[in-house]
Amino acid sequence: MIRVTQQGNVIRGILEKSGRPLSPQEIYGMARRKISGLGIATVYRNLKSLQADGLIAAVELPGQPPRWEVAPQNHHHHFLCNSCDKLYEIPACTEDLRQLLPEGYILQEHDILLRGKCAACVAKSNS
Amino acid sequence: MIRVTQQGNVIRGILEKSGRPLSPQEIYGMARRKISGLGIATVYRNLKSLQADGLIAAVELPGQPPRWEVAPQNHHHHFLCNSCDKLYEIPACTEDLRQLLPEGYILQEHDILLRGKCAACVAKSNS
DNA sequence: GTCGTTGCAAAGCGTTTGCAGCCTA
DNA sequence: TAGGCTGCAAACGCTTTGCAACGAC
Repeated sequence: MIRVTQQGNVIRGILEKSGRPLSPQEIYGMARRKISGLGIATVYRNLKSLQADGLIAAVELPGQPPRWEVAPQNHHHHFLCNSCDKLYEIPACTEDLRQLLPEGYILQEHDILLRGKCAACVAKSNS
Repeated sequence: MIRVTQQGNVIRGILEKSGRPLSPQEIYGMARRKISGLGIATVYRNLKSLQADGLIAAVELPGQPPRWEVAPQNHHHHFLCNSCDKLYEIPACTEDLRQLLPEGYILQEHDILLRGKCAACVAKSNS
């Protein structure tokens, strides 16, 4: 039987309120403000069990620890800002990936990560 | 001054002869057959210095340690086989990524990773 | 002989696990 | 009260670093 705990509620709440995927460290920092004695292991354990329940999903990034988002409704990709290192959701996808494949290969999934400067950082550097 | 060593030559040779990006462990295993006392730290150090010289490049994969390939001539992407876990080069790219961006965002780079079954594994499962 | 490179072992870093105590149901 | 959950500390896997010995020049 799964129990409702303060720690679990806070961690889930942080992910639901954040509009973008968060790293375990970001979540840990935010959750610590509400539960002072919180351990990092509890964050990881809660993330794993929320994932097992299908409530959240890991966003794996090349060369970085994964970030976590509430379970997505639609197929989408992500944009990583080179300036502020924040990750944003891109609710669109491109169609013509299958034509890139060599003969005989079967395409099952694909990851797309766009990188650049987010609107907030563009605005900052123009000011 | 950079010195020519047996270890460096073997590691570079392995990457040049392999037609696909290799993980440090794969490289270590192959190199150990030629230099029995080789240490894993030497593999990492050589990969880093070959990268600094621009001779090889790291291929960062989501949720996995990076693999290494000889420095690419052209922009390209990769295909990861879900069956044999080998990574292949895809010498093509799709054009219409910029249109996926929200307003105000600037696109600088992009990563695309295709996943599925490579031709060799498709052939194997049909036999 | 100099000093860049090596192998080993120890240290890092992010993540996971063992365990006794806590707290939800 | 039972047993899932927590915090702590130790363990983990991959990678990096310190250091004395080695070997290319």
